[in-house]
Amino acid sequence: MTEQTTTTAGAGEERSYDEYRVIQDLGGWKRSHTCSQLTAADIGKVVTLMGWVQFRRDHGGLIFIDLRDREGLTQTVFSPEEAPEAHERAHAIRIEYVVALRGIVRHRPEGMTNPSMHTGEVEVYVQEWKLLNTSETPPFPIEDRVETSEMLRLKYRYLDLRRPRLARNFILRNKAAQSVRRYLDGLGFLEIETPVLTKSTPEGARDFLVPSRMNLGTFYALPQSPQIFKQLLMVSGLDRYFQIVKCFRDEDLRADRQPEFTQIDIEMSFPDEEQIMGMAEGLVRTLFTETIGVKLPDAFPRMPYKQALDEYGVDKPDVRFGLKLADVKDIFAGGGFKVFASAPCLKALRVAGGLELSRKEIDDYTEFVKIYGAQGLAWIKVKEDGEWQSPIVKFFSEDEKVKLAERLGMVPGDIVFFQAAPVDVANAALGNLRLKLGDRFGLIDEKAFAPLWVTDFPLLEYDPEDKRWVAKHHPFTSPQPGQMDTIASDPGGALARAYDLVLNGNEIGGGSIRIHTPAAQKAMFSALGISDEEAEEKFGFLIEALKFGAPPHGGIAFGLDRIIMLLTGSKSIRDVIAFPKTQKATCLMTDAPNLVSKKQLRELGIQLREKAAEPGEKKAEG
RNA sequence: GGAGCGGUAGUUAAGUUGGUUAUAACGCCGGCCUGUCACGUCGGAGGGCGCGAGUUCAAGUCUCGUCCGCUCCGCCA
Repeated sequence: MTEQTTTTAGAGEERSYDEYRVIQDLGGWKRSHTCSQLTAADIGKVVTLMGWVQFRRDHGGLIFIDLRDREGLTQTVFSPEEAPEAHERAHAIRIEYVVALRGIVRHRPEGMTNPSMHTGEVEVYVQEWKLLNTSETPPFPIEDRVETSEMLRLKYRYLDLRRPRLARNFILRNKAAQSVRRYLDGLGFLEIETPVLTKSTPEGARDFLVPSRMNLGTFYALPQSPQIFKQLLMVSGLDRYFQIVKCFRDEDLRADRQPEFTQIDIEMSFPDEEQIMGMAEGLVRTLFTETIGVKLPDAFPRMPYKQALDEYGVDKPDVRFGLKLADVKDIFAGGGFKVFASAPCLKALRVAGGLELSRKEIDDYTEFVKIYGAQGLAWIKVKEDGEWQSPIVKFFSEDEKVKLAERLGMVPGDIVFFQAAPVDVANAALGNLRLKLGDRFGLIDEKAFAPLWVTDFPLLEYDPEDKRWVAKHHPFTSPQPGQMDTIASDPGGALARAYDLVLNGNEIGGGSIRIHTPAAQKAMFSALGISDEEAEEKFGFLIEALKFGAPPHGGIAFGLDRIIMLLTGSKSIRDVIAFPKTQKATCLMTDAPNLVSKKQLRELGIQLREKAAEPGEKKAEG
C-alpha cells in the first residue's frame, strides 16, 4: 500500500479516522423513539435514536446516515454548518456501527421525501451523537435483497437475525404466541409446565437421551411431546391445560422439520371431537386475524382420511386447487393391456391444458415420480382435433377408451397421467405430481389459506419392518365407538377418534380423544403386541393413574413453527427458529454437538467405543 | 441408509471442447463531492477456485475419494 504514493498534488493525505472511533458510554442518554416511529407529527421535537448504521452517504459536506433497529429505518443528517463537531466526527462512521443520535426532527425539503420509507417524510438533524460500538465489516450484507449462503447465515446467525425479513418473523412469532395465550386463557386453560427430563418411551420417534450422573447407567429422555403428562393433568382435575413447549425428536431433518421444535399443546377434560375442533378452529382463526389480518372460514371443511388418499393421494391435501385423482382400475381390469390390467392399483390424473407440456417436461415428471417408487409414468394427450397421442393407447380397446374418456371427462387440450402400481406408490407418485402440476399450471392461489380437517384415521397401521401393528397416531388414542372390540380381530379396520388440521397441504396440528379407562388402554397395548409386563414397565404409571377416576379427555397439538412459517410465507422452518440446526443436526454457530472431556464422561459412567471399532468402517488402505 | 443440486475474492455470481498473469458487480480502504436515500465519482487492495489424491505437457474445468450446505426418499407413534 506504500508502493504507489498518493496520486495528484492537491489530493489530501491518506488518513485514518481512528481518533474518532473512541467508544463512548451512554452517559444517561435514553432512547426516545424507535427507528420506525417518527412522522410529520413529530416535527420540531428533539429525539434520541439508537441503533445500527444501515447505509452512509457521505457527500463531503452533508452526511446521511440511515439508522436501523428491529422496527425500521430513519434517515439522519449531519450538517457541517449546524453541528460542525458532530459532522466532522461522523466521517468515521461505518456500516453496522452502533450509535446514539440526538437531534431535531424536520420535514424533508420539498421533493426530497422518500415514499418507500415508513419514516420517509422526516429526517433527524443530528446535533450530537455517541459512538456506542464499532463493527468489523459484516461477512455478508445486512439486507434482505442479498441472498447469502445458508452456511454463512447460520454461522453468523446473530447477524442474519438483524436482517429485516428475519427480524419481522420473530416479531410476528411473538404476536402469535401472545395471541395463543390470550385466547386459551380466555377459555380457562391453564399454562402448566411439564418436565424436560423425562422417561424414554421408545414407541414412535427416536429419543434424545440424557445420561443420569446420580443414577449411573440410566438415562432420561427429552420429551417427543408432553403427551402423557398432559393426560395426567386431566386425571389431576386441572381440567384445561395448555403449554407452548419445546419437543424433541431424533429423526432426520427436512425443510419443515427440526430436532427441537415448538408445539402449542392443549388438553381438556369432558370434550368430544366437536368441542376440541371448535376450540382449535377458534384458536387458529384468532391467530390469523391478530397476526396477519386474514379471516379464515367460520367452519373449516372436513374430509375423511380415506377420501384424502383416494382423491389427493396424500393424508394432508392442499385443497387450494382441484385436480383430483381418479381410480380407473375397473375399466382396464381383465383387459388386454397387461400393465394396467394386472396393477394392484390404477389411478389417473387429468390436467386441463396439459397438451402444452413438452416431451422434456413429461420426462422430468417421469423422473420425479420415480422418487416415490414409481416405475414410469404413462400419459395420454388429447389433441385439439380430439385424437389421442400416447405411447400406450394402441393397447386399449374401444370400450376402454370410451369408458376412460367418460370417467375422466377428457376434452381436447388435456393430458392424463397414469400410475399402475401398489396403492401406496400410486398415491404418493400422483399425489405429489398433482402438487407440481398445480404449481406448473398456476392453479394455486399463493395468497389463499385453505384449512382442512382430516378425520377418521385408521387406529392402527401395519409395520412390515417390525411385522406388527403400530398406532397411527399414538397408543393413547381412542378408537371410534364400538370398535374397541374389533381391534383384535380386525386391527386394520378400526378407525380412531383422531383429527389432523391441514393448511395448504401442511399438517399444522393433530389430536385425538384419548383412552381413559385402564381396561381399554390395556386392550390397546395388547393389540400393539406390547406384553402386560412391557406395558407395565413403560406405561405403568399411566395405567395406574387411569384407575383413579380419569375423566374422559382429549386434546390437540399444533406445530407452532410450521404455523409461523405459513403466516410469514417462509420456505423453511429455519427462518422462524432463532437458532436452528443444519440438516446434519449441528449448530454452525456454536459447533454443537461437540466432544466432551474424559472427566465429564467418567462422571457419567460412559466410555466411548473406539472409532476404529465401528462396524461398517471399510475401505482401509491395507 | 439412499438420490439430486451446490461449494471460485468479504459477498453474489461468470468462467467455452482442459491452454498465457482467473472475470464482473457489490462490499472494503483512500481522494473529491452540501440533498442523498442501494448517493455519485476517481484511485487502490484483495482469491488460485472446499479438502486430498489421480489423469495430463497443462486442471477451476476430467476421474476417484472426502468434508460441508441445501432439497428429497426412507425415517418422523
